[in-house]
Amino acid sequence: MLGSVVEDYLKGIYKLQQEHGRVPTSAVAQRVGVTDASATNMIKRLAELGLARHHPYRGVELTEAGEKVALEVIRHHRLIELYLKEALGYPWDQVDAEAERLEHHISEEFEDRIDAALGHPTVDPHGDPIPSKDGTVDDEYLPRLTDLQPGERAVIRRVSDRDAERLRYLAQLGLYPGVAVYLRERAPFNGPLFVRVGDTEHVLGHDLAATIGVEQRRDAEPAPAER
Amino acid sequence: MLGSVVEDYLKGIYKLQQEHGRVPTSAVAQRVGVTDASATNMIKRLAELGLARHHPYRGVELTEAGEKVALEVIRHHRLIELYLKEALGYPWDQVDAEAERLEHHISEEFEDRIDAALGHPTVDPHGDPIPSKDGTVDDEYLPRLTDLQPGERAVIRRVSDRDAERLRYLAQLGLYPGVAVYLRERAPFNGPLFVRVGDTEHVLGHDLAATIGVEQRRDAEPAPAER
DNA sequence: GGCTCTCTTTAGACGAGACTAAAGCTCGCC
DNA sequence: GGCGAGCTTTAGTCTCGTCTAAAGAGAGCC
Ligand SMILES: [Mn+2]
Ligand SMILES: [Mn+2]
Ligand SMILES: [Mn+2]
Ligand SMILES: [Mn+2]
Repeated sequence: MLGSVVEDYLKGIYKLQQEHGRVPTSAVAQRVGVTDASATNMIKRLAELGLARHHPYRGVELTEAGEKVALEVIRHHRLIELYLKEALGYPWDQVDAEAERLEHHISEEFEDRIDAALGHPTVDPHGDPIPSKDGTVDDEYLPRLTDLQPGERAVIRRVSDRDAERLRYLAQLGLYPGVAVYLRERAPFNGPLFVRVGDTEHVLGHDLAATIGVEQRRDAEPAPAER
Repeated sequence: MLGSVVEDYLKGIYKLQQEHGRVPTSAVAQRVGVTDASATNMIKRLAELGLARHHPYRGVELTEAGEKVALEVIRHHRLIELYLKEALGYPWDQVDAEAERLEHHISEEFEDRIDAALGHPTVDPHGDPIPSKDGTVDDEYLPRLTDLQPGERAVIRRVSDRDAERLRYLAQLGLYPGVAVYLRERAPFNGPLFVRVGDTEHVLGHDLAATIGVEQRRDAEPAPAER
């Protein structure tokens, strides 16, 4: 068994390298919430364990083995998040903190049972894909709300779960995965977006809108809300 | 926050002192699964934290503060055990191992939600009482199956959860809390007991029967006359 | 080609917990 | 009342993961 600290490093490195390939030490440190020296230290340990390759002075990348562990942890995390919401009624801005700890301490048995209880789900409450048990994820890039043109319709597919405050705000506005939206207008120079949800219109700042992944709806009639 | 190791020591000491008052170092060590030296070490640390009183060469006892923590952990443990069984369908011989880890990593929020989902239960799957949130337990001594006389009836109230193997055996025999039993006969000199459950009769070794807590039923129909 | 700023790594230390080996108490037994 | 057996405690190490301070690499700029 690998210790929850190691698991969190692997998860952090995995997510960072999804976006930018090889990951600088300082990025790992920042992600995990630790000094650069501590990150260097752990990176060397991961390399010794065969979980990462360390390229001194130019970052880390996970090995196959490291990625596999990272995906297992992410699977745990997202299954737990969904379970907390669906089975225990957690609000979606609280599931991440709880899952962050539990992900390291559940058994395969527990994983399998909540997976079954949820009907073998494929996405978590924020729309993040749940890796399969054999370690594959379908994590393709989604267009953002900011990629839409005025007059276009879309369905929200994914929101960032990095900030509970923001999740609470989005929930208040009714902006969850599965919800159909219509972009009425957008101000120029990365200004705010005017977005309709049902029959109310919200004004969203550009940065916030850029964190919302959507699936475009080209058909004219209003897309049926999926939830 | 106290670290799961400290919590397990406190829980262990609490259970030992329930039975025998002040607890010898070696008993703590054995319970926690650690050498005597390690136990001494931790006991001193607990004393410094104000959680225990160390009487060198003559054992430990918990302070009020230590007992409070122990009871919180035990509450977590037993709620989790029951939740695993009731909500996720775990067999009762597997709940202890899972709860042993999770008990240290759930939030108060989680505790409250599973408590509510279970309808504020008072006993766990093995019949052990669940401490209340304010730190009180109703843990009175129950007579054992071995305290019954031939011809007496009783209801099983509690079994020991220390051994998964034994739990599996008891489950196979249908001997759970809540089940009514009838002691037909017992062999002398701590010999086996002949116990009826429903309309089948089982032969139980004395040691096994001594781990089963029962509530006597005096109101039942008079024992078959034996003259 | 060299300087300098920034990022990264090394060095040294610390706390939590564990272990082994050795020394120190207790207590029962003679 | 003294001895030895068996607990218990001390002493010294180890691993994991963290930190601060100092030293080392790299890359852009002159
Ligand atoms: Mn985590
Ligand atoms: Mn998520
Ligand atoms: Mn435990
Ligand atoms: Mn139990």
